[in-house]
Amino acid sequence: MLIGYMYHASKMARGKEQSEAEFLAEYDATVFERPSVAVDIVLLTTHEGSLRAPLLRRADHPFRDHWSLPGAFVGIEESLERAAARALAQKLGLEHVFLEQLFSFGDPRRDPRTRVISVSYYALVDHARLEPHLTTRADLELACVDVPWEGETGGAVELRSPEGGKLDVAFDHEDIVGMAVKRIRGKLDYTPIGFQLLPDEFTLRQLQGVHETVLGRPLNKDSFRRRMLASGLLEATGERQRDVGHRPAELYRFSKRSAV
Amino acid sequence: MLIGYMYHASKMARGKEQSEAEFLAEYDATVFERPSVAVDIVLLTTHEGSLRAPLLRRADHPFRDHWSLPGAFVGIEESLERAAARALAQKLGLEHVFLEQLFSFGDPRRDPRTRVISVSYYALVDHARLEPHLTTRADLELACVDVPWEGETGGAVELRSPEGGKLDVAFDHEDIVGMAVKRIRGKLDYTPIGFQLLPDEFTLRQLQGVHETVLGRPLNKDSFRRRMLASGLLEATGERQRDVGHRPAELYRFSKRSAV
DNA sequence: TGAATAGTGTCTATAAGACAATATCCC
DNA sequence: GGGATATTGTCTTATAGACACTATTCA
Repeated sequence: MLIGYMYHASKMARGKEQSEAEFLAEYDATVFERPSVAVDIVLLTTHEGSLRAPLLRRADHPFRDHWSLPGAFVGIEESLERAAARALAQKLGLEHVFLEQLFSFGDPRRDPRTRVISVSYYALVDHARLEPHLTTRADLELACVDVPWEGETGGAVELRSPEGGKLDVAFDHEDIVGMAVKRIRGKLDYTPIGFQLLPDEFTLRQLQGVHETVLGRPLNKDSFRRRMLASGLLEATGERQRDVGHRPAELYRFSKRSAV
Repeated sequence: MLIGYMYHASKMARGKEQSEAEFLAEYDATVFERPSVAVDIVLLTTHEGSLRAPLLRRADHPFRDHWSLPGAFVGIEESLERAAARALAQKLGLEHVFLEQLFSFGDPRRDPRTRVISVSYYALVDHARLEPHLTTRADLELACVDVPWEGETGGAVELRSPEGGKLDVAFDHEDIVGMAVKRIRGKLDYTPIGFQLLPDEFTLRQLQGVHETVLGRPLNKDSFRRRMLASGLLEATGERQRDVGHRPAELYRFSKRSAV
């Protein structure tokens, strides 16, 4: 059914002189057909030189046995951000990770069941924090993100199992992951999000590796170093690496003072 | 009513062996309470050195006589982008303007009537195209955007009538406009959106003026010139200004070829 | 001719890329 | 000592800001 150029119920009160309180008491919110609203989360991490994101195997129709992003329907009294955090906690057991809204996908046919608008989020986490939650679950795969474009061109990406096989992905979730990659590539240079993909203490080389993995291209070591140290976002811990088979690098941490 | 950690209806089919077609035929989309979804549009333009956005005076509760962004509820068979374009056409009479999704605002209490999630868009248009639609409407005001922060810090802005008085703004629409300003400030330098705020043919000085208005700070003439000409996005028309009381500047147009 | 802004040329400061030299750890 | 990577220093090149100068129109 197409409800094309509809007017909202509030128009019905026109003419009558009501107070706002009276208006709200009489307001009937059920007049128009409403879409469902869900959140879907692209949880990105880096591992062995590639970007990864956990996907869940769908047990039910539609897209049964296809892989989908962790998500949840938004509760009627729940904020979007809370719904996203809840989905991460329920589906992956993760809390307190960097989480930011990405884009809302609203094509009327994107879900064959009914109209579902997906407010997508992206999250960033150090692989070491994610790993304990990945074991012993056949319905969870840490997919490798295969980006077929350069820079911030954008578009859908391919998702592969760590063994290399292409995964069948449900809904428009390949577009959503593509949008997430495009977004963090754009933000990497001028916001401190690279740190979110590393443990609290890290070396400059590790940070460069993360940037290279996200951007999908090698970076110049010298200028990366200079830029990072000049940014004022890094704080030397005074510690160094141990047992590394070569000269140990200094450890840094993200200086939150500078984020103010 | 709080439907907290709900599960979606698809779970109910678990166990039974159905085909996807059977599943969809039986699917009941009305089980859970759903939010309303609306679009709100920040239509930005520049005029006399300030950023402006049209606001409509609300005739009905809630927020009667407050000023709000043009918007519409999303039809059940209508894409988000189409709903946004429709709102622009219906409320302001404008078609074929640059339009891009901004952010989704979903605080459960942002609308006192019922749960309304707003998928916001920003649009850009040359003031000359907007002006004909502004006349003879007391319920429409081209508000001046007063940005109390620098760069891309972000946050709510103040909206003033062209005469300078602060406007009472409905809902969270000051946050939405603030987000729009933050977004275009960020995109101005590396995407060709400045052109959207000018007529088809314009001088470099006019383009610089637009950039200065958007960014809220003066720019260096020489390097702005160099950057723009080096970007390859501009195409000289061969024409020049007329009747300007000083040396007429060359007219340029946005070269769409380079956008490929 | 003068006012006003357009457009050009040059110098300097800053940041990025390239490359070389030295430092420090483990084996 | 040898292997490996970290760290520092220097040179070159590209870009942005500053400033001076010339050009072109209308009044």
